[in-house]
Formats: sequence, C-alpha cells, structure tokens
Amino acid sequence: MTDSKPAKTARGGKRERLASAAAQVFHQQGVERTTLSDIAEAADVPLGNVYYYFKTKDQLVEAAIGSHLATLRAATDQLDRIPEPVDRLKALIAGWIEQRETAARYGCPFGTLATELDKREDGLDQTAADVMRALISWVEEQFTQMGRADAHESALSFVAAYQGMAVLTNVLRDPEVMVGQGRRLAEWLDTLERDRLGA
Amino acid sequence: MTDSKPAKTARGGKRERLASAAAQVFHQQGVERTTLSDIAEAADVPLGNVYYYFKTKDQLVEAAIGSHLATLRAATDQLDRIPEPVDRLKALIAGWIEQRETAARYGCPFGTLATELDKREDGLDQTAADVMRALISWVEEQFTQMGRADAHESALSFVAAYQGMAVLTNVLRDPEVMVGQGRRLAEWLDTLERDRLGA
DNA sequence: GTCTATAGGGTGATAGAC
DNA sequence: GTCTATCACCCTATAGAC
Repeated sequence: MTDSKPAKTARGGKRERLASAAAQVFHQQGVERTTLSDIAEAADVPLGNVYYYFKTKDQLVEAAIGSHLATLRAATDQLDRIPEPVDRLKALIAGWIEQRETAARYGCPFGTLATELDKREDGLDQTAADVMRALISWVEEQFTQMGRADAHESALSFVAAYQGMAVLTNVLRDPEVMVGQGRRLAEWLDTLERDRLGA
Repeated sequence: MTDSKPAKTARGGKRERLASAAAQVFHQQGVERTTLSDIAEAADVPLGNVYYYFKTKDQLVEAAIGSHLATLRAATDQLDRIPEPVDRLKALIAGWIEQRETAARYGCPFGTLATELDKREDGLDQTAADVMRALISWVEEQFTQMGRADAHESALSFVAAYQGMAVLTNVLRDPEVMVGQGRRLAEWLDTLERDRLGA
C-alpha cells in the first residue's frame, strides 16, 4: 500500500522519509496548517521534489495514515510476545503513559489526525477508521482470551478511555492526567481479572 | 466577555448570530477549513460586515468558545434542578446520547474544537481549556456530593470517558457506539452507588 | 452603521531545465 | 531522476462608498 513502486526509488528511501515526516508534522501542526514546504523541510527534501513522490497533499495524508498503521503493527507484534493477555494490555497502557509529554503537547498522534480528517467529506476518514478498527480488534482479541463475553464492548471502552484521557491530557496540558487515568484503567483490568478468578 | 459593547448593536443581534454560526460551522468543518464567508453566509450577514463585529478570525474563534461556555452553563443550570447528584450525571449522559447523530458525523462540538486549537501556539487553547475545566469542576461537584473521596479523579475519568466515546463514535461513524458506551458509563455510576450503600 | 470592491500574502500544483 | 522557477488560485483583511 505504501511502497509498491516498480523498484525505482534510487537510494535513501525519500518516500519513506517523506511519509514519516508527514506523520510527525501533521501531528504537531495539524493537516490544514501544514504546508508542503514544512514537510519537505522536515524530510530534508527539496520542495518541488515532493511532487515526484506524491502527486497531491492528500496522498501525503494517506501515506501518514499508513505510517501510523505500521507503527501500530510493530507495537502489537512486540506486545504479542507477552504471555498473558492482561499483561499485554497493561504494557500497552504503560507505553501510552511513556508518551505523556507528547500527548500533553499534541494529543494522540493518530486520534487527533482521525478527528481532523472526520471534518472532511472525502474518503480519507475511512482509511483512518481502518487503523482505529485495527487497534480495537487487537484489544478485543485480548479480552476474548481473557474470557470476557463482552469483549467487543470492553475493547471499545478500553480504547475510548485512552482516547479520552489523551484529549484531557492535551487540552489541560497536563501529562499527569495520563499517569493518573492510565493507572485507573489498569486497575479496571485488575478488577476484571479478580471477578473472573473469584467467580 | 462576549457582548460588552457600549450598547451600539442596533438590532437583530448580528454579533450573537455570528458567534453562534461560527461555533456551528467550526464544529462541522473545523476552524482551518472554515472561511469567513462560510460564517457570514451561515449567519446571513454580508461578508465585509463581519469585520465590523470581529476584527480578526481569531476573535470569532474566541466568540465561538464563549458560545460553548454559555451552552454548558445553560445545561448545568437545568441539571442542577435534579435532586440527586447521581441522577444529574445520568441526565448528562442521556443528553450526550441524544446528540449521537451529530457526534457520529462531527464529533463532540467542543472537544474537537479544543483538540484543533491545541495544535496552535497562541493562547486560544487556554481559553478552550477553561471551558473543559468548567465541565470537569461541575462533574467533580456531583461526585463530591455523592461522597466520593476521589471526586476529582472520578470527574476526569467521567469526562474522559465521554470524550473518548465521542472520538470513537465519530471515527467509526457509528452513533450506536455512543449508546452502548453511554450505557456502560451509567452502569459504572450505579456500581459506585451500590458500593457506597453496601459499605 | 452597513456593505462592496479590492489589495496583499501565501499555498498547492505544474512546466520544464539539469 | 532531481530540482528550480513560477503560475493560478483562494483567503484574510482593508479602504472607502453609501
């Protein structure tokens, strides 16, 4: 989806550099406030050259979404090595807490992008929705393995809790919100496990 | 803050019309994608005339935030008439669920605005943060009246849960997410009350 | 007070030299 | 394949007629 060119890209992988620079700058400035020259500069590529790799700005947005999906895949691949599903979810929370300073300044890298794209009327919002669905599915699988009958609803609650605490952390500009709310989310997981073992 | 002009506004309250039109159009299109002529048209005011009431686009953003604060105040004033604090929170959730179709299409009117403003570096994001704090404070007061020792943290969780379900409802374009997650949030309130009465 | 016409600045996109 | 120069457009904001 991201790099299916007939093996023409010479060296340096400028396309990847542009895609990942786009993801970063979009996160910090938002899509609308970001100019192509901002991205070119961040990727250290001459402005006019951008159009050789991406014909439109929207294609850069699409590439940025792909970049987020790749990041998600890499993260869940790592988490899947943890034996217990509940610990995988806790490790995911720990990762979010680690990113608290970034979240306080710019919000969730993917959530804020998806929110911005949802104001538009083109199909880009659906591409973003697919990434969110991928996260929810992975979380749902953990709840299923934990033996929860309401795995899907629980997964929605779990991801919603994260998105919500990211919004508050960002709006209040307070990384400690992420710490405190992340802890409460982890405690909720403990409650679920206790109920399961107790019943 | 919104209308402190020396009683010059002739008739019709064009200033208020512009402020509330701005809030609505910003919600649907986002601030950056909204032009002054979009707002002028929505408020049924000639484009050039906008500058008589607001010298810059940023002042319209500020007015829109003020409009959201007024909406919040009106809502909590109504809710305060309900005898039991837990029922006030439940009524708040019910109101959010009622707005589910709008949330599915454009997200939380205030949360998405605050998120967009947080990408900027001017002080407008702090004005938005004040409104979020006002909501959290009101919710916290209800938890305090319910006898919760962790009223502040609970209020953050409550508002975060709403913001999160609004994000998912919006990104997934599915109003039913708000229904299902709203119900779970209400059930959590029931759990708290049961624990309190049981202990 | 109200509105029209327009200036001024900046951005996405293209043509074509190297 | 790589990059520079530039076009064409749109939007904010202003000057000034009514």
